[in-house]
Amino acid sequence: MDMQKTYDPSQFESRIYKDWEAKNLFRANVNPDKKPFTIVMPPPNITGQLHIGHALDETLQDTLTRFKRMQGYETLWLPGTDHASIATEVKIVELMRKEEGLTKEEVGREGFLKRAWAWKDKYGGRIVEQLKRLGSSCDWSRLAFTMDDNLSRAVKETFVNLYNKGLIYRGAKIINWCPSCKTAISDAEVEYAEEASFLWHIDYPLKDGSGVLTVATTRPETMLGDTAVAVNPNDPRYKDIIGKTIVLPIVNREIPIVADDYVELEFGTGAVKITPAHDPNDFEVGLRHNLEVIRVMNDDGTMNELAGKYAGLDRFECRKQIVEDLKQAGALNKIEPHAHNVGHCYRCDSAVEPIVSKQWFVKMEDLVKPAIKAVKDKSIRFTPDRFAKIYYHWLENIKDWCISRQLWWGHRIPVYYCQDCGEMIVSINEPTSCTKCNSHKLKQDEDVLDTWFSSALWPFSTLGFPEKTEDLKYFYPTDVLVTGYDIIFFWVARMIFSGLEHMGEIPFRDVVIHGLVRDEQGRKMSKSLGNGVDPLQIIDEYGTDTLRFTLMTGIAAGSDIRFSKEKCESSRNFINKVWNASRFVLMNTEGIDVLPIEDVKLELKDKWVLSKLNSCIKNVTSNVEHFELGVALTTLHDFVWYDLCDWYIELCKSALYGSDEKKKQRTVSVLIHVLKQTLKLLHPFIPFVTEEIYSYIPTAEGSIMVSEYPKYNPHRTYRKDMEKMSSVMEIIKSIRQIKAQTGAAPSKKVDLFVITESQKLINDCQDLIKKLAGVENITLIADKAELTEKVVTQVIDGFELYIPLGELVDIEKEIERLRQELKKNEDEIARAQNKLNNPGFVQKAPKDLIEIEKKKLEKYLELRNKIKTNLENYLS
RNA sequence: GGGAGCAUAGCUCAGUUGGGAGAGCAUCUGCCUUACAAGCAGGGGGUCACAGGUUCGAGCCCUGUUGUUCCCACCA
Repeated sequence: MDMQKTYDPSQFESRIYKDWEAKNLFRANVNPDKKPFTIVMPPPNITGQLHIGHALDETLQDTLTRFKRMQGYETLWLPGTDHASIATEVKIVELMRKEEGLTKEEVGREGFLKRAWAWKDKYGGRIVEQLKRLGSSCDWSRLAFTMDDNLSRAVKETFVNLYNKGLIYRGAKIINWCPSCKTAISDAEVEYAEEASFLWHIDYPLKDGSGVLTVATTRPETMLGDTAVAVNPNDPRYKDIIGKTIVLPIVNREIPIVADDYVELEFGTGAVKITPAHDPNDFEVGLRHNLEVIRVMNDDGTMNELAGKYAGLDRFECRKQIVEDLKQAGALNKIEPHAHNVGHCYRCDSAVEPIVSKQWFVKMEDLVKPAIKAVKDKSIRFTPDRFAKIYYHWLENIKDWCISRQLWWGHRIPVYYCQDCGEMIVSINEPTSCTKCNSHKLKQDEDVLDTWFSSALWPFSTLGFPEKTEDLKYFYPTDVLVTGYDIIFFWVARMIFSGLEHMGEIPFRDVVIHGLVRDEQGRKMSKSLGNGVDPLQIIDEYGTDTLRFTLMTGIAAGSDIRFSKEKCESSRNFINKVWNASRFVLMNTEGIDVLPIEDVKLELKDKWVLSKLNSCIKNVTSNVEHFELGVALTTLHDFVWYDLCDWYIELCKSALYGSDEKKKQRTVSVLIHVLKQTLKLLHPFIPFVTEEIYSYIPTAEGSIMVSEYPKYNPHRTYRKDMEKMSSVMEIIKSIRQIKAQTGAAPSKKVDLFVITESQKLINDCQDLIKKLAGVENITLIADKAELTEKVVTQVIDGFELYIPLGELVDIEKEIERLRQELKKNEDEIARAQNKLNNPGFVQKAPKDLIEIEKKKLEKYLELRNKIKTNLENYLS
């Protein structure tokens, strides 16, 4: 079967993927003879489908995985999905409301979980299919889900361990409450956004009738829960009223005036209403002054019975009412416009309420220290390393982690309460009776754990933890973690301290951070803007390889990238180029016995391309190893397009179309070698098209994905030959340039006269020059006087070129051209002389650089003389 | 309030230890040259944000300024 004439990825991508799977090529096993290389996939949420950001993430991982696999590592890329507790629950609730008209309370916990698992089966499966379409070479036999039995076991085990060590505790503290999701969320799950609002100045009358104290607030509705007013102890304005009592307007509750350093003198009125139940700072103040905590809000964001006549009102409605009532009562002193930061739930975007609530927490202080150290001492490296700073900053300022969620979808907290004696039992396995009173009336804690609690264990829970499995011994610690910078806090940091705590070892050596994929205009992709790009649609249109190439080419590590159809098109064009170049080589291989490259007598052009390939291998390998995939891919692009296609393949044509069979065989053999090596270098990036082409190469066996990765050969540099070849290329370019400048058609065959000392080079390469520059005859001459016709002149290093162009030669133009050449040359001479006349340069610059500069000067001086002579010839 | 990134051709962006400014797209000229018009050849286009400094030498290192994006931070 021959290669199709045009590149059409839809013809082979899915077939090839199935083939890889059928041959079990993604499988990784414990293999003591090989070094392992492991990546665990950041598990996509089962909330829906993959977006373009996933495509980038997976593509980077797949490229690294394929690269290492070809290098001979026992390579495990471990896939999985995340139950995404809150995000999924929100979606299921929504679906139930829409399709069944039911709420979660109406179907009950059991009914809800049944629906959730059905959801998981459907969407989890869909995501796996999508991952496959991206070409992901992960070991599907190990596909994990955060709520699998063994992973749940890991969650319970770690929870109990932490509890027993005193690192998990339960307590009533101020937490972030999402009134819409009706659950607590962690600090990391709150997103702050500045909103235009007001600062309401409210007069609180003193009980003794001696006046009013004006407080300023952004949330007047919380005054219902005020239990004090605080002023700064050093504020001269309020010195005398500290300790006095105030009567809370509307509520008519008597509350004290306390002094606290927390209050800033400059802001607002310098007097702050204190609502310990609804503000984290006020909560602290409350603790210091032993204040009452009055919670006036329900879980759903409405006011509760302690809010008196406002009970039942939504919090924002209540705010309006209160403001109105205060105005009526004459207690509203002033309204000032004020921008302030409001926290929003990262899942549903509703305004978060700080609320006092009894929750489970992980004590962070001791966990954080080794996690910081691991990065500080470079046991774990961030790429780019600036992200380490973000990591430090977060961990150094971290507060205890609220891990309980008032949700149903997730790992239920392994804590049981005795209904009889109230004893709390923390246990991996469900206890049958109370450890204290033997009662059988036990009830498990209603809450589930933060989804990130289980994700934090991912690098080892997926490998069998808590069992000490062979897998865990062999593949842990993993090698690379690839993820976006938006998830460093949620996940990366927590995996690091969890790995160190539970495994006693770092979870991975390298953290490779990539940016966000943005739209054409640089905007974040979002549902509300409708500017999201569906990777599958791009694959349908252009193929997976094009998508992958587009996402990886020309990007700098860690920076955001813009995605556009235009970029896809230019990627597709490149792959098309690879396709056509391959097709050309293979067409010419038919009926020819390909020799091993070691047996080929190499010509100048062959040495040139092998040397170029060699440095390409070096460059690409080193860049991939340093996670600079964008640079690696650009290097490959340039090698393929410019060196291989524009030059080498063209240079081969005279041999391929000639009659010398031996020469043809040698040329084809080199072409096949270069093609094979190039495809291997490209394979980790664009796996499908390379596999497809590879299958047509007569000397290629098996799958390219398990072929040996090209190695740099330090002996294949051919310095002298490279110089010669570049002279030949210089000659060809000069002739083309002359044709273009004089308006001669590129197809017009011209005669070429050359004055040079490198006569052998011209003789050896005359076919190449003729073919590539469109030259009819090449004549070596000793003196320009031998020429009788009008000629166009070009002097380059070591060669004087003369082309008779008959009537096309315009003497005036030619003189002008030579003058410009001369000027360019003189500029160069001046530049070089300047440098060399600079004592500082001669004294301090490296010697080889000075040598190079001297040689350049010599060359330019010689060129100048020749150009001058030519010019004078015309002028005389 | 703290921190970070970015500022290079018309547009989008590379530029890895400091040593003659690059690519893609766009644009101009000429070409269907038997792999590829998704192409070939040739060309134009840049005070590398601004101001200082270090250096023989700065797009790259240092300081400051401006603009811009992002992250963190509970000023009620």
